[in-house]
Amino acid sequence: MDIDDEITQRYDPHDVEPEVKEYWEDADAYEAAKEAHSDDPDLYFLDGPPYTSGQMHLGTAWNKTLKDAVVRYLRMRGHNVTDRPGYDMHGLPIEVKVEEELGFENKSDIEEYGVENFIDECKEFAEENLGAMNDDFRSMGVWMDWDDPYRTLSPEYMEGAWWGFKQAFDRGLVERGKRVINQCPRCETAIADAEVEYDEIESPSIHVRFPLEDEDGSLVIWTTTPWTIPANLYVAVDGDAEYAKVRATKDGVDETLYVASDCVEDVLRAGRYDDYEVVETFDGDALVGREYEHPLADEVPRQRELDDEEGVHRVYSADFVTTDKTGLVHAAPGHGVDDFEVGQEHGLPVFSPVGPDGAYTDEAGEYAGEFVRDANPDVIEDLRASGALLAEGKESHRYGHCWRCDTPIIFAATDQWFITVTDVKDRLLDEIEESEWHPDWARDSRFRDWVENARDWNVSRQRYWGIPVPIWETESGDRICVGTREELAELAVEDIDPDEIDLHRPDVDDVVLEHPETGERAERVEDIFDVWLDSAAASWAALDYPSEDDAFDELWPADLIIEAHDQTRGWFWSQLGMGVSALDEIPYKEVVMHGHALDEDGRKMSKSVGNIVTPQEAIDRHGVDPLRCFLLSHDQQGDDMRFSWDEIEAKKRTLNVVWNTYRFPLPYMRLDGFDPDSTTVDDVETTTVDNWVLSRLQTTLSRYIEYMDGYEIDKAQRVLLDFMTEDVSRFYVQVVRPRMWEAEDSSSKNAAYATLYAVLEGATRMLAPFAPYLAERMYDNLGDVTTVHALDFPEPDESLRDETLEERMEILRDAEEAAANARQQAERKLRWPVRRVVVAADEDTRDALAALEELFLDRVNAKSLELFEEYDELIEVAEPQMGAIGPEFGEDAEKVMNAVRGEPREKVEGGVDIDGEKVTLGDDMVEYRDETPDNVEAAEFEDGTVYVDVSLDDEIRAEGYARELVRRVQEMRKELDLDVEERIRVSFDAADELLDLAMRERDYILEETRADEITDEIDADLRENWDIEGTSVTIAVELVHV
RNA sequence: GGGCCAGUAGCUUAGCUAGGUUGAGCGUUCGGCUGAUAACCGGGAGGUCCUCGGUUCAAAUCCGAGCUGGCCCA
Repeated sequence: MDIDDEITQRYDPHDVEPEVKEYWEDADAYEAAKEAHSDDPDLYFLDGPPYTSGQMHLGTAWNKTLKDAVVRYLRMRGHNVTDRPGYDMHGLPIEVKVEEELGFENKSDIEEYGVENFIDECKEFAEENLGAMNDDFRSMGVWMDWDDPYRTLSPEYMEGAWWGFKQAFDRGLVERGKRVINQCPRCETAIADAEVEYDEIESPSIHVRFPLEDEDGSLVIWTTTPWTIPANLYVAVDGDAEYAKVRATKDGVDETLYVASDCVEDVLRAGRYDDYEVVETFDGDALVGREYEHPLADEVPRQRELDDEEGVHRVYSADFVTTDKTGLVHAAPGHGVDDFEVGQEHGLPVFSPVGPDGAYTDEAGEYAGEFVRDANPDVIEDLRASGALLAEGKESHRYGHCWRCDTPIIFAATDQWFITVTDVKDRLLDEIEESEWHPDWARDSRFRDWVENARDWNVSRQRYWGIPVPIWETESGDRICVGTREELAELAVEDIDPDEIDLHRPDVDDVVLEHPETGERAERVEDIFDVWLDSAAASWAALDYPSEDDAFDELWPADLIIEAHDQTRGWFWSQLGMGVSALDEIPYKEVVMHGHALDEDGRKMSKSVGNIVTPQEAIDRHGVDPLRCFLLSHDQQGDDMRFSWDEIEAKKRTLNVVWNTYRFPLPYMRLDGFDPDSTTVDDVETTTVDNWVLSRLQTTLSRYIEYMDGYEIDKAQRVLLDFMTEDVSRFYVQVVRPRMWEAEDSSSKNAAYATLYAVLEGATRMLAPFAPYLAERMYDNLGDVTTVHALDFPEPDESLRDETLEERMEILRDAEEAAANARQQAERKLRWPVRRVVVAADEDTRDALAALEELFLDRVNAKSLELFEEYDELIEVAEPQMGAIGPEFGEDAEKVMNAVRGEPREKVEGGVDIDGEKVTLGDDMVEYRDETPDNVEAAEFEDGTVYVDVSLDDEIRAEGYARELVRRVQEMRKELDLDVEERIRVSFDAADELLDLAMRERDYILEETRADEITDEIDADLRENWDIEGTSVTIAVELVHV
């Protein structure tokens, strides 16, 4: 290798990063890194596909950065890591964007425009976004296989989804049936639970009387969705709660009402009754089985027919009932999930007189054709007219909206395709045990909770842009599920080229199959898949299975996935559901779950709040590596991250320290032609401090690996950066600096070179996963492999570790800090030597300092070190206690005080002299405290106390003045812009003894300033006046031309 | 309404699993160094460890209740 690069003054990511980027491209560095580990054991990392409807935001930037850091690390630890990125490219959100662009309002606009054209637009939109997102991720320095991402719209991928679905179908887990689903009336399709967003809205809030059949009185129900009353089929109560029969009076008229006991007062107040009386109370179970008359039977004739059916318009007990409004819940199995399930238990029909567009059907009688939410006032009016309305108001509450078009959703029972994951719930719960999660509570508390409550998965959508449901039905109701393109071609009536056919609508809609057994013609069902099913198949579809099977056979299931905590309901779940349904196995082994990026106030970033920070802004201001390191500096396991400009800035500063540490020795190494290959730490005589920093390097590496292996990226980063700043920059480099300008053949200098080289090389590897650009730039000057990312992490070298030395150095640094503190109190700067430093401490501490005495003296600039258990030169000084002295001495008290204050103990105890009289003081009149002698200052550290004796003598003055002069000459050299090598002559002129003393150190001055002589005969290139400790000194410097 | 996670200095956070004087970085202020110098280093000030209650000789840490924020669900 050559250390020959010019290093810019400061660390500027905007210089480093483009340069490295270009180098990576020229040198095919990414390919080289992969190649270097291609023979290592396989590790299947699976990238969760981001959705191609927008651009990279801070959350996805964090996600990809974390993945990248982990992948780079795993490679360097010896794994052949799969890194194919993915994109989720189908689905309603893209349809909605395209509809917006084209100015469409509903599905008929699409049909008019032509499904094929619409699909083309969607495809183009998705492709465009993919390109932009690819660029975004690249710009974050993420190394994945950007040239060949898996795309959910590719034929291979779509086939993978079909194949998975067919496995589930063959295992009897696919069902068509009525279920209550979230329906977006604008998009006219079912939407997933995951696609419902909850916002606050205001709805009517009504109390309604449901008159009992064959007896006096009414059940009182409460609802915020009056439009569901036309579909009401039963009323639910809490069987265990207490209910009351109430006689209520209003305007002189009595009536009987049934409500939960907890609710009596509220309900009666809402109904503005004048008076009431609780006639009797009973368990909810006592109400079960009572029948009532539907209050809108006149408006909805169908309700009369339904009334004849067994069990309809009756009271049931259900555990979803709470007693906070009336304790009686109006239930419409066609419009509520709970209502549906309890209805099914009791064999009730499903009545859902609402179309996909949210308009009532003919079955809704008088309401037919009206949009349900618009019908609310009519329903209320009709209830009022018939006397059923007991109270009316408004209520603000959270209500589900379509996540893309923001329309309030409705619940409706429609025919859908389901994967009946509830049939395999035990397997799902067993299989999650087979996966390891970081943090572990993500699995055991959060994910398990979700899986336990999971319902059958509605996978069908009544839309266009998606993977078509691969089911064909014959007229007699037989179903064919197609798993591959090959199979499709075999079963198709017409000739189809399996390599050519586009599996999207509308092409596939036209394919007619022939039933292999009956020979009957079969037509495809119109639905497409829920987009969550697409990504659910990723673990095999990203390997192009089933069209290719080598990779699948070797790699499946995925070893590792890394996503944010919102994926509990998303990809973590959908993959599990699909994997178990299709292959009876969880498709991933290890999960890292990270958090969300919040704004500086800890709120979520959103367009409407306007608090979004884009990764690009951050990169523009501070560079990629500082942003990456910032993103990776928070807890990566489950915790959210608050964005902070200051922190990125701080991170850049820390990286700058690393940069300076790296660039500091380079000019010297270059000058001396240092060759790290021939001069390693094994070839040189290392000193104690060299051994120490090499030991620290190994300790750091070992802790780094431990943290990285547990995906505690933040802690690994901290260990590394602490080492680089605290140990290397703040200590080792400071200690080792003088060795850099020793004579050319100095073995101590070579040892420092070899040591620093080893430290920098090791640290650069550790830095590579976090700050890939900076690490590459540094490595460029340190090593000769194409890229630092192709290297390995060696196991820590235990033979280089010396724990005792590390502990002792820790003590030395503490003591040094205390000494600096004491100096500061004594106002004696470090440039001036001190005669003596005394440390009082326990034996271990003394041993440590004794072992490192030379280094310690050098660090604190002291002539000698003395070590004691206790420092016996402290003086006990008297403090008069006026509370006792005052009463005793009266008007002489002040004299006594002055005579005592600040005197040493033995003098006071011998009696003090007051106006020529010897006075003895009682014990209560004086207290003593320890004080250091003159010229000694003390400072404590964790293991003891440091005493610094700053007494001056001529020798110390001579050295101090000499160093003061040297420093000024250095400053002048710099002003003259002299090279380190250039020789000078120098003259000093001062009135005082200063020069006489300083000249005792003449040789030192000559050496340090690179001066040939000190002389008065000088042709000065620069002459300046200085003030040194109050003395005026004139210094002149002349450059010696060779 | 339920589940999970978080709340420590002005800001970002460590410590919490295994209870024993809250530790750092940024900012601020005072100082040092001056051959890494538009760099670097040290000292000081700054904390009701979200609140209340409990367990304990002892609680930031364990337990309970509540408040605030985030995610997930109803």
